[in-house]
Amino acid sequence: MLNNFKFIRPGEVRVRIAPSPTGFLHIGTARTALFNYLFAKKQQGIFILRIEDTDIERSFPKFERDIMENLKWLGIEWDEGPYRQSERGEIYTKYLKKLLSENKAYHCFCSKEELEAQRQYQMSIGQAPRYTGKCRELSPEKVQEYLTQGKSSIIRFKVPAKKVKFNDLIRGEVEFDTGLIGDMAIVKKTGQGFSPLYNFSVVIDDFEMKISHVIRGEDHLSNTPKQILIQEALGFPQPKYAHLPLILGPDRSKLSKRHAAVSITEYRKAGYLPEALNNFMAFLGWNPGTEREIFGLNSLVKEFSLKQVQKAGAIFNIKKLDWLNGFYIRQKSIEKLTELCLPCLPKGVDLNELKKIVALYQERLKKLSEITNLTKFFFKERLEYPKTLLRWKEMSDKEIKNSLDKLRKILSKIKAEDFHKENLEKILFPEAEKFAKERAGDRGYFLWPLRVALTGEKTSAGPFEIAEILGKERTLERLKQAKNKIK
RNA sequence: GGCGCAUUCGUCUAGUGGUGAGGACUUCAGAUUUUCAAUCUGGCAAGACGGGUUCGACUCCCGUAUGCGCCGCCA
Repeated sequence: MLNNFKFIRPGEVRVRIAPSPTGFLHIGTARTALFNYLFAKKQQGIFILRIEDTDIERSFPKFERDIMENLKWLGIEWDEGPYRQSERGEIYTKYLKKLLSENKAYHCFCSKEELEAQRQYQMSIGQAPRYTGKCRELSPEKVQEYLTQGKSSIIRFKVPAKKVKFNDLIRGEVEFDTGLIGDMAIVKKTGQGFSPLYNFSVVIDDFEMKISHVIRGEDHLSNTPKQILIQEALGFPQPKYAHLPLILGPDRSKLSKRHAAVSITEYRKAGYLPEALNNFMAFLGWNPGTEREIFGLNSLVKEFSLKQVQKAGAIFNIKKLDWLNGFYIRQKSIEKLTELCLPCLPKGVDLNELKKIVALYQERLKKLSEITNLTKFFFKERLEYPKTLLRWKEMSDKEIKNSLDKLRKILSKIKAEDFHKENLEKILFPEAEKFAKERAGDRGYFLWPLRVALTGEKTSAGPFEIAEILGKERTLERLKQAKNKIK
């Protein structure tokens, strides 16, 4: 384990993100990580990464890798860990023995089928489905007998019936009646031996890691009383709790794959920037209380407060993410942006040319991946487009040809080294004005065919910049190809 | 079904016992422009419902509704 367990100051803020590696880093997990990170950094605290991989069936190293890679990519770096629950078996065993010896937990020999039938029945008569406590009063002899027989069992925690109250930093006082909760399973048997279950391992790890604040999704709110009960049974202090509102899909249910992409990897691949994602995630359920909307990680740290966290769930609005992403793309230097776009651009093209191309499309990009389609015409020998695309408004073929001829005539006179935007504009605009004069000032009769001839696209950047990048030779070639379409 | 949590423009949200209920995204219109984008200007758009308390409630209280979450040998 690459632990760097540091000296812990009294009253030190210590928080954690505890993902289970059963899938790629989820946007919800990432946001929870972000909030924990911001909270920790704001108070010079420690942010811990703990991998909750007790469910060996569903946990995979590739997911663990993905989670760590993408947290780093987002810049949400942890100070301690990763701890892995799968490597902490003895610790759980120690506390399990304690619970067992103090008669606060017991072996349960009920079969899954039996339990399921019970649950169904309870539901059908309108009761809360919960364990009846059947094995709770089994005599020690009977337990021993079953155990030696090798009868399959799990361990349940004796849930005391009481009112559990706690103060949630976001929601205020929350109260649960644990009489409504059945004795919960805390350890199950696997092929290899015992395996701790979530509510049990969380409590122990949070204690062992001296977690001061548990900041997690609202979906854990009803797990909290269970965990508090185990804490009390073990004599642990209670951390402070803060339950974050959920990220919702457009139908207001918890965001899931059926709504949108949910893994950070997917957003990364699509060309979203970490800055945009962080800024966006932070504003899902939080705001600075001012009208400022643009925040980098550092300024988020400065402004962050749990007091400004919303109570209600927030719908994931990808339009706003896109807008933010476009904003951050526009903030990039050309060098940086070109570098970022490189995977989406053809190989073997001169870097300076690529920079010019990227610069042309910087303000049109919402996602990096869009650069591919937007600029593919630059790299083609021959453009495929219908000849009708060359037509501006009601132009006849003859008029189109006329414009194209004029263009070729003028451009072929310009020296290759003078083939740059300013010069082209200077020379071509007066001509465009001539065309415009008879047509209500519309320069499109001259410039539209030019642009289409060069790009083959209905929309694009301006023709002068494009011509500059293409150079004289390719520009004239494209004009020729366009003209050939007409006849 | 039980328990819990929530409810301001379509969306993210601000704010206050007396406001023209503010901002951002989206959208619409205009400016700019050969197209698209960007940019600028302007517009549309909101306190679930019902009761109270109060001179006055979006704001405080109660109830209802609706939504969501959780009730697992998943986390």
